[in-house]
Amino acid sequence: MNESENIKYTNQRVEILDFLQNNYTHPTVEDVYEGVKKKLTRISKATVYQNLKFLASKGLIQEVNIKGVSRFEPNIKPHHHIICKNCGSIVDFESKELTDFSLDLIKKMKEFNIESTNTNFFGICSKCK
Amino acid sequence: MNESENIKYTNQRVEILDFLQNNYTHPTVEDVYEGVKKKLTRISKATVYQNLKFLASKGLIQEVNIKGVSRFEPNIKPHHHIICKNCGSIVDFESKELTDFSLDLIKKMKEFNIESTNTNFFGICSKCK
DNA sequence: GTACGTGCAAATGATTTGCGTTAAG
DNA sequence: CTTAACGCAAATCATTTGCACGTAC
Repeated sequence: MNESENIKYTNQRVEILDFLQNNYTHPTVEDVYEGVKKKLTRISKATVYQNLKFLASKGLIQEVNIKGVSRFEPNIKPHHHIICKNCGSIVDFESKELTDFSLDLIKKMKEFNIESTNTNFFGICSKCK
Repeated sequence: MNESENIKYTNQRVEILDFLQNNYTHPTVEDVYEGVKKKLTRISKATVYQNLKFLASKGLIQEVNIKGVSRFEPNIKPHHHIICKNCGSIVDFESKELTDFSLDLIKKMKEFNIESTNTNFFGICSKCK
């Protein structure tokens, strides 16, 4: 039951995936568009939007929304984010320990069917301080 | 050193604060605008935007961004959110235990000066299931 | 060959800004 | 009084959509 079985791998999708898989800075749609345009000069921004959404829906990439702007990353494992309040940079923080602790805590809440959790840490990164 | 010492309490600000303090559903700017308009019929949406931002910057209310849209709440204590993936409703989840656990874990990350943390839980609420 | 994807331009929705007027302290 | 806040309309920014054309399978 592989969700990726029906994916049509167009040039645009391949390049978007390729760009993301070499980029762990959580780029915005605009960033991805600028990057992919170097190889596919005629690609439109709408295509980038559509495909980023599509690829995220297929679980090949992950979407994060930071302060109202969508960003994308190739890291599809459950993980957490450390976000610089000053420059907005994001660093992944993998901690199964934290994920498990959170999920255990929430089991008390019978009213919700919790499916996932993620923790955001806010602070100032080394560059900014 | 009270940050609220210089706040000019205009009618608009008083009504916005009053509306929020009686509303724990995490209303959007539009919601606040519609609510406050009942009392101050001539208030403009720009004023609501400006004041929600202003009040949040003064620490009197808190801003949460869910899927690209700003929402506001009177609960200014550190806390977590349970978010319904279906209808978007938000419920506060106060757990000093989780906050402390998260902050303890992150102390290893010397590169960042972490100031705060919050955890989002995603699932399906009782109404939606 | 056909359904799905693409590019372009126009539409939408959230938020911000410029500016002349108004009111809080 | 004086400065910050307001209301209004226009501007901006992120994102979505409609549609004619193109291409992966």
